[in-house]
Amino acid sequence: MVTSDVRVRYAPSPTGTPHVGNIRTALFNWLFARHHAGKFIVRIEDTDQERRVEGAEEAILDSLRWLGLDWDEGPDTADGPFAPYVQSQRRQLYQDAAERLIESDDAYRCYCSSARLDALRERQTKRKAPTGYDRKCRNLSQEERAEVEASGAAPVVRFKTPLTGKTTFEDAIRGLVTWENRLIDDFVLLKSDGFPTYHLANIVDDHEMRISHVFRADEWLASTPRHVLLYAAFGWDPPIFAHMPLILGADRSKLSKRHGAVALLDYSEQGFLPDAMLNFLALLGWSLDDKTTVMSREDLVNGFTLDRVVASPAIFDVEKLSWINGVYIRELPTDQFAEAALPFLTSGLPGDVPRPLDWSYTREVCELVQDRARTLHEITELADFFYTGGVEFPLALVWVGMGDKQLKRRVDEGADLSDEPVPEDAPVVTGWLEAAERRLIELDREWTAERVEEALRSLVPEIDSSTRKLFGALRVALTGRTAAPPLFETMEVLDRAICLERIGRALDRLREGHQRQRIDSAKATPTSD
RNA sequence: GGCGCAUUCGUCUAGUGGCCAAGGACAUCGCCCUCUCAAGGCGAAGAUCGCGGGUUCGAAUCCCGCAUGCGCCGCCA
Repeated sequence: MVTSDVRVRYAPSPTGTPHVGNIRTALFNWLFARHHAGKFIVRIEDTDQERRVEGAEEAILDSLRWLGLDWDEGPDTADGPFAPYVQSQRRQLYQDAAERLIESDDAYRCYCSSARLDALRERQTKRKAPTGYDRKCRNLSQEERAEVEASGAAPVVRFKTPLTGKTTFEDAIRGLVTWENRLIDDFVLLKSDGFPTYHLANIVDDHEMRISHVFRADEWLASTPRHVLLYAAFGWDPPIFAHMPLILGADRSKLSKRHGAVALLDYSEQGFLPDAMLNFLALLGWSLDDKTTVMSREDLVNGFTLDRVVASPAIFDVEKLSWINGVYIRELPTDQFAEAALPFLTSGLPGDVPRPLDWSYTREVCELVQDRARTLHEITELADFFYTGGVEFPLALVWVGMGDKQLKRRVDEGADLSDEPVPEDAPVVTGWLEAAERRLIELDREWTAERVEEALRSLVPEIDSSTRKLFGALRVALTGRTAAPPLFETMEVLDRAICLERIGRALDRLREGHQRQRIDSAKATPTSD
């Protein structure tokens, strides 16, 4: 691959932990850079001292690292060609730039108080007039200027936006976008605390850092004309702009905290795989062709082109993410899957399960649940019965396991079966399980799935049961649930002693339950009246 | 209120004037496989391409208007 002049950047503000929309923008930048063998730069835009959040910068970098988006220059590359990559450390640059603009008469100092500005905005809103600065300080005379300066008010620097004409630029995704200059007010470049606003710092840095393409979220489209005007005032060539469609919540509004998990790292905690997330995020606003969904990192890099990025916003669909995640989970080599699962099991299993978890046992368990998990987080509930001392279940669940339609429907409807009377045919079922127990006791060496299956299968015709019923009953007795990994593999992993113990326990409860019912019905039988 | 951007199955999307009475994927439903659940296979249902005008022999695709949604209009980014 040849290196190109492509230099793109991800420029977040450290105001919190980045959400998926934000990271999707980073991803498209990264994909573009890698596709063109260019550079991907991370620049921290911390010019707002008040919104600064402790630890946010690390959260940003961690998010990028989790997804595997590596950067060529960034806050941690002190020796980068354009270091530092943190705006608060580059203040002089912006101040000099602002000064230049004042000298060339493209900017001016404004002494208006926030109170005045607030009142102004309020009046404009009330009149339903467009809001914006009224340019009071734009043409101050020498005397007026001297007067306000003497009062000690700390000024801001504002851009002297052209009063007439139009600003046009080509957005790589949306085409030609035109703005009337008279609609753009004299925006602030340098705040009274000496820090630059986004508009100034962004332009200065993008120019200084030789950024070739600016890919950012759609919400920036409306301020791009200002940026174009600034480039012109400085006499610089603007980069190519491309505004990415927004990512929306299920209710079509901009993704925010009330939509639940929105931070990228929340998904890491929920057991989503970085590669799956990468794949999914890439498909939000971009497509390779008319049919490809699952793509490797390499496919993504090779196939990513700007002309296939759409302009309309997309809803974040966790269902599809989960599906893709399942695909990636299934593709993992078992060892890798087990390794990924281990921390989730360790933290998710009940406290009385001894830690650390046995590795080789966990690996066997993971082999059985791998195909069934859509997230790593789910593994705990899929596999807990492999670890807990015993299993608990309402006795009637055995019948659900055997395929009792009525009971099954009630369970599906959320019914609690704990007080459900034991069905009439309990003695028959008890007999089956007793036969199974005897058969398994005879199987005193070589406890493998094959041998267990052979033993149990041959039993079925002998006791006049069916595979569905016998195996279903055993499944509930052994796992406490009606849906679980294949029975015989499960039994092999669980091992003989545990299986026998659980079957024995189920049998005890079955006899006891049936017994009690007979007593109850005897009691209930009216002897008089 | 002004300005801007967007508008194809529930969702993500394909589509750049005829190959589209619109293709794929997720979700949904059905069947097969089967010891259950998954996975897998097969199939169904689901979009008068926001609406209305135009241009054209022909429009989801081009133009205009409207509607709706979203974004911006801060000494926030």
